[in-house]
Amino acid sequence: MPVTLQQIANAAGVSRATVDRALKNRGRINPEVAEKIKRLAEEMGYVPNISGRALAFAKRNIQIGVILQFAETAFVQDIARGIEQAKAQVEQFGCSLTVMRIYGTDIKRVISYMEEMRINHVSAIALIPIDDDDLRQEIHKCSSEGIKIVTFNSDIDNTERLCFVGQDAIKSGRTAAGILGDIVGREGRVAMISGTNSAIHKKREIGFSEIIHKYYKKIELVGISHTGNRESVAANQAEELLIRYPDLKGIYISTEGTEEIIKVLEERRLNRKIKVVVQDMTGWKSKSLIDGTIDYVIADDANIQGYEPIMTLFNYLYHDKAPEQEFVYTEIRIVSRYNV
Amino acid sequence: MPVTLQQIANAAGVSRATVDRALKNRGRINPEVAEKIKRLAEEMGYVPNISGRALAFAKRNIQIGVILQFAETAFVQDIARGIEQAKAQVEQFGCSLTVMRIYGTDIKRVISYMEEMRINHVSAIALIPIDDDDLRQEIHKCSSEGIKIVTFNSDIDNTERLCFVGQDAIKSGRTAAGILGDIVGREGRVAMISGTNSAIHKKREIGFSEIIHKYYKKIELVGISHTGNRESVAANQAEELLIRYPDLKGIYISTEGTEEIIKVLEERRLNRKIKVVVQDMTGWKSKSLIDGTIDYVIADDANIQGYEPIMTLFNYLYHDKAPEQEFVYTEIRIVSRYNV
DNA sequence: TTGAAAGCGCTAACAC
DNA sequence: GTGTTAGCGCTTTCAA
Repeated sequence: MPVTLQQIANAAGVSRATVDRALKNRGRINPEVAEKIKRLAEEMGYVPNISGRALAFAKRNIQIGVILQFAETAFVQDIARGIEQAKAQVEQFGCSLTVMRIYGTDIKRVISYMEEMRINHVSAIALIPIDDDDLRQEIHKCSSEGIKIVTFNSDIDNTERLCFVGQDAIKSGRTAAGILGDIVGREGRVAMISGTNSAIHKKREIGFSEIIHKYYKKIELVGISHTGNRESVAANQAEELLIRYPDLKGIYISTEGTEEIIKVLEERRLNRKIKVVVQDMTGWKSKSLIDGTIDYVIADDANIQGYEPIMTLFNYLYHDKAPEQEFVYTEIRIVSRYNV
Repeated sequence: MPVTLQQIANAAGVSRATVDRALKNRGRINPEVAEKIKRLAEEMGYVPNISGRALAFAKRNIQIGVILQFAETAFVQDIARGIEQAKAQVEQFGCSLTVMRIYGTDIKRVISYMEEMRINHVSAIALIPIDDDDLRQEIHKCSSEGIKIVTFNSDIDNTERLCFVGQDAIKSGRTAAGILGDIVGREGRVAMISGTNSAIHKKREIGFSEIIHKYYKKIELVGISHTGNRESVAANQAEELLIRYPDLKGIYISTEGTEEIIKVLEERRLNRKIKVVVQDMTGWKSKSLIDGTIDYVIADDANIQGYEPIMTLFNYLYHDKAPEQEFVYTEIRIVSRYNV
């Protein structure tokens, strides 16, 4: 039978409240008594009962806000599913969660949503930031009012956000390099088709080329092109690539427009001849993976990308304790048609 | 602000207790009133508060028992770590958990531990079963007394266990075949070194050969040997294999004795020339994976193998609702040195 | 068939 | 500095 506050109180000859004060270091308390209580708690193997805590917190009506941009894209819709999952879970603890969606990008609206949430006294906000000084300022305001901010999917530097939750993009790129390098037979030409110049894409490129250069000496990385995340551009880039390097053996795709690139491969009957590793493909349980046109997907379930940040905040709010690192990385999976 | 029982009670003009009875279908209640309450709960979007529930449950002092055989092996010690992790978590809810360890295998002791747990009125037991009729009988006794049983790592048929939690071993074998097939270049000779004739090993063999035969027509699977999970035998098997097939291109290892097999490869300077995929290597963040002697590991963290069964039981006990399937499969990961 | 009341472990406001 | 008390949402016993 687990030890309770009351039992410690009895053992120490004080009241529950005093034990609570001692253990949580809050309020005024006689240092000697505090010391004794802490020792006792340790000895008796006290583990705070999380339900009791959560229940007592219910009075405070903890609210979490989430702001999503590009809500119309498949990728963000995947993330939203993860958020709904987290929402169902935190609601079981009496915590409420509000999601604001923005179609396309509009930093002014992001900030005005944040202001609104501040006025409504939310306890925390999760958002996908872009690099913007007004946003920095708003994050500053929030955190100075005690509102915790978690960034996810991408990050913003020089802010007092609690932490970033998402992918270790360099590791993603490295993982992709390893698997692509191995399946092309450790030699020949490979290319990467990347999205934009944003930090996350940049990091993937760095990780990818690092490993290719370092461990796959017989492989030539013939280029990294950028699509701006536009489907039509992706198709064009792929075509150019195939014309320029007819002997290409592998491609690492990390951009919107995977379907279009696959189509180009199929038109030229190069599917299954050129090895394809795709980053984070939304809907990656897709036909292309099953039929072998795509060989491997490097992914953390987009689900997780929505779920994890919320749960990080929730755990923080209910445990009164910050995440251990400033970066909370989700797990990077190698997915083939056999372990989808 | 989430809806509470009290709010529904107010809306329905009854007491909390009545609402509880209606929603949980327990006790005597006027069917019409019950109907009305259910409708109301639905309309108002009632989500039971999990903390309240857990707290009220605390009186019942829910206890979970775990029985581990082969507690001296590295693999089971990994599992035990996962169990400790789960233990810490369930204790936060006032649930207590007892682990009994058996060194080597001793079905009589397993059963006597179960009897003891039955007498102590545990709510549930998690164990790794072997195929044994006395064990079947004991499981029957437990479940007829309302004690829920979860099997993990391996399973036992024809019993009233709640569910099996663990690996989909066929899928493991398939995944291994895919990755090994791809990295040897889709042609040449490969072999599998398996452990025993137990169900789990058998399934891996089936999955492995199925995919090789079906999708890698130019690959010849030259044999599946069995080590009985003995390290020295593993080494011998490996040597024989290398002598018999000097042109061997890949091995799928699914047995105790991976280290010994690796040593054999190193002695013959075949490491990094022969591709190696290892199943579930305990301590797979090991040197061999990092230095490239082992190419890939197919694994679900052994941690998970301990953690997941306990949490399944816990969730069942606290939610009053059985897992959706009879088989709860843990995720199968492909691990390379870059995503360890 | 229903309601009232106690209590699970914890927090926080208030009194001393 | 410390104790008392009320109450979070739920389950359960006992009484009506």
